[in-house]
Amino acid sequence: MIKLYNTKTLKLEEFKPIKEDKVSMYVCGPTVYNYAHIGNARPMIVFDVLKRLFEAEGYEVTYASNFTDVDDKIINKAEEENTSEAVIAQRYIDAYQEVRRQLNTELPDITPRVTETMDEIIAFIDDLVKSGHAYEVNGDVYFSIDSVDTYGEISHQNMEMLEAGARIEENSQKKNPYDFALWKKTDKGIKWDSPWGEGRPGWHTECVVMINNNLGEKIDIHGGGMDLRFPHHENEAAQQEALHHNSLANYWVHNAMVNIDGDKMSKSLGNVLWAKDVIAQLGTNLTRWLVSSVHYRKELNFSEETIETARKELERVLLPLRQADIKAGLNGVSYTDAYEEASYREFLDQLDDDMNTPNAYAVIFETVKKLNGALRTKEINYEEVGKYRNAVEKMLKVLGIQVEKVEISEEDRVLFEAWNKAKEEKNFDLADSYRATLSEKGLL
RNA sequence: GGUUCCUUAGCCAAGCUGGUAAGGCAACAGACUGCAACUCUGUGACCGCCGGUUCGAGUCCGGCAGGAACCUCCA
Repeated sequence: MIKLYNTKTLKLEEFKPIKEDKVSMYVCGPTVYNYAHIGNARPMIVFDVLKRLFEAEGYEVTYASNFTDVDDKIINKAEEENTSEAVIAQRYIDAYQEVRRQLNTELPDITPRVTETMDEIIAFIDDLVKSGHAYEVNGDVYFSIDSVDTYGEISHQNMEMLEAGARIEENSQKKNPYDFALWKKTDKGIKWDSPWGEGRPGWHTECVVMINNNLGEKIDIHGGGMDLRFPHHENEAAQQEALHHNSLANYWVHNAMVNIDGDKMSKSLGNVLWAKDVIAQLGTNLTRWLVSSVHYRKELNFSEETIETARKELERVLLPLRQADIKAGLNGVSYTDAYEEASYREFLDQLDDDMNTPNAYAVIFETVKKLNGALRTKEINYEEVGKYRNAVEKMLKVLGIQVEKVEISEEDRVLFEAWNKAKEEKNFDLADSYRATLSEKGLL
């Protein structure tokens, strides 16, 4: 039984799929006007682990994540570079997908784009207008939040309170200052024809339409960063309530933000960490280990210290796996696919509990300890070693961390023998030189 | 000002429906080792502060302090 914290109800809930054994999941993707930073990488990893967990538990997951390829920022950038919006968008879409691959995440099954969904978006807005949930003013179309009585249920915002403390500028065009734009009249940059004249769609409609188009009227899980709860997700839900009388998703799952050295990551602080740079520096495995070392609903701090701690932890986990392979290789043993089931089950149980990765890590460390014990006995029981080794590898696989199988070459075998011989002969200078070579090759 | 969520050992970090605090890093001691590394064993918490409920609270309630995200098109 998988439990997830639902932002909508503010409670831990048992996951019940709409269709048996199937999961539909939509995670809000980026507006592609720049490269992915480490804050974007977190949801990539979090929802990849969630997907892998569902699959490990026997579910079939359909995962969709959009690309917002129409936006003022993209239009501005295209103008700056004297090129088209499509060129800008494609550049960053490619870069984004590359980061996904580098992070060893399974690419979304569906990656819809706004520009490819325009007819449906316009039709959807039109339906909202015709059903009285939206209104047009001078070529702009706004959604009337007062037309749905559920407004506020996702983000738990109280509209009256919001207005009381409002720092909002009155927009005389809007009926309610919190009404949001579905369609914006524009004469600059890329634009489309519509019943309300030329313009481009607002941000909040696209996700709803893409979900309806690709996954159906109601999905199991809608994910994204905490910052998207309001207004974005609230507004998505409101539109779906208006037209389809449901709140779009059963479970709203939000990951917390990433900090850099304890500070919020922002352009003005100049501390933005680009995902590709982090991956280049730390590698895929370490990046993922670090990100998953903190519960997804808690802030994650990137600092020299947290990185070093993660590095040592990961090494502690991976080293005995290598040693298990090396010892088996030297002794001509090969492992079967058998794995220690109880430990693996315990690991999944921890993840089933709202993706409690820290507790899952504890299970990994326990299993590693058992593996180390099995490796250090005088008469090594390779069946036992293999089971622990494979259990840890399976756990890491759910976390998207790759384990390389170490193969022992004839040359390596000779080296080991020479090292042992030198030690027996108490020729320690020679022994140490062999040891250094073995160490360099990562065989110790 | 409002909404929601945080505050646990030097550091990172779990703790669902209350019963006397997982795990990791660092540190120290010991075992193993030719020496070392790796590994194993052992050592550490008045759970932000103040009240309340309870036989019993990190865990529920109230207050205070500190912090975070969001509060219209910026994701």
